[in-house]
Amino acid sequence: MAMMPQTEVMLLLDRIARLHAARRRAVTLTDAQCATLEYLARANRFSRSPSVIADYLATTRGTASQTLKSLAEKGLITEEATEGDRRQRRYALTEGGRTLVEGWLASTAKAETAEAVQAARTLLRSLIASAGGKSFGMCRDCRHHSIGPGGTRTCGLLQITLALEEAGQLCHEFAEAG
Amino acid sequence: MAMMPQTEVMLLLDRIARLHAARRRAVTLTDAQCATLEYLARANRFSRSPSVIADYLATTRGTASQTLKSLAEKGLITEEATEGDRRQRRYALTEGGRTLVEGWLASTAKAETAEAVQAARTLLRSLIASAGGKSFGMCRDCRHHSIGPGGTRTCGLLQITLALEEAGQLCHEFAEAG
DNA sequence: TGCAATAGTTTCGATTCGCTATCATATGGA
DNA sequence: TCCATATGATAGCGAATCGAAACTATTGCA
Repeated sequence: MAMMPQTEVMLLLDRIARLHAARRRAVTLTDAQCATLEYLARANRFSRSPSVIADYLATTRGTASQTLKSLAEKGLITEEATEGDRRQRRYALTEGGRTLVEGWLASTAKAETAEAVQAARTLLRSLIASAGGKSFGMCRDCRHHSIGPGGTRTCGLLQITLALEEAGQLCHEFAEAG
Repeated sequence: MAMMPQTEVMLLLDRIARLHAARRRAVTLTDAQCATLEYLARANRFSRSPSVIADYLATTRGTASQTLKSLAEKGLITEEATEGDRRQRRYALTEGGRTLVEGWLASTAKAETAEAVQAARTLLRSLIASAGGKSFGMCRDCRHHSIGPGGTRTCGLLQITLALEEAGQLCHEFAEAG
């Protein structure tokens, strides 16, 4: 009757997530809205569209669209101008939105250790592998990221030059480095 | 503009929780119902009442009550006979409920490492500390747990003898060992 | 005995959420 | 050019949740 050791982490994480959601509820925003804002604060310019957000949040495009709409009505995000594919829309935090997210994140858990980050990444990877999700890693850890002469960062997949700050942002196209 | 390192784990966990919830949604049960079943599978006999469950799930008694009601209607849990305080009600998994949970847990993440467990516990502890939740540790790790002559396990707080299997169950009264 | 406090349930209205389907627009290949 | 496909937006449905309140039963204290 002893608990199977394989289940411990998921049970702990479940509780963590619920406490986290309860904390968020104390703010004016819902859990999905908070998660969306936090994602937008970290994602690069190629990964801030409704479809990608839906992937990240493990929901549908319809729901993601609604969440974005509500955030836009609150003045926390805006639609950015985009080049290229004119079907796509890209959202970004407004000044107010960014201030809110930064303040919010600053007040969350402080128990950040290298081991904790590593453990969380490992878990996420295994869950993604069995659930078929996308990994959303950072450019600097991606297979397609390379640093040329003069320190120029480029994405080999999209064939573009990356700004320095973009190297630490999340990307929809992330691929594990070989 | 670089992300503050303190936030990495919470963001990872947020995504893990969402993927987890999406997986659960694929089953007939809701996220809250799954979490309740999993909790009941691990909690000791003093910790399976609506109020305690509400604490664990970071929700209200009303919602917990509804969740339990729906699970009972599905035949997955039943109300146990209790001694002592007659206001309290205690629930337990039925055979079908236990089978379901065991099967479910067996199919969840396998990436269970000692570091991951430790990291999750650390995180949970810090979140609880700042959110005012309860820790729900296992009897064997509790301040009130002691092993007497002959290997008899006792809870010093409730003044009772514990069955061997109870030492690994979650308790509402858990207190960090000094 | 009387009364405040607690455990649990139930109800209500409001909100959120997820899913599905439908529509408009835009893309890209045949 | 024609058509399948993809991105988004939107509406409708059902379910779940929350918060608050009202209510019952029980406990425990004065």
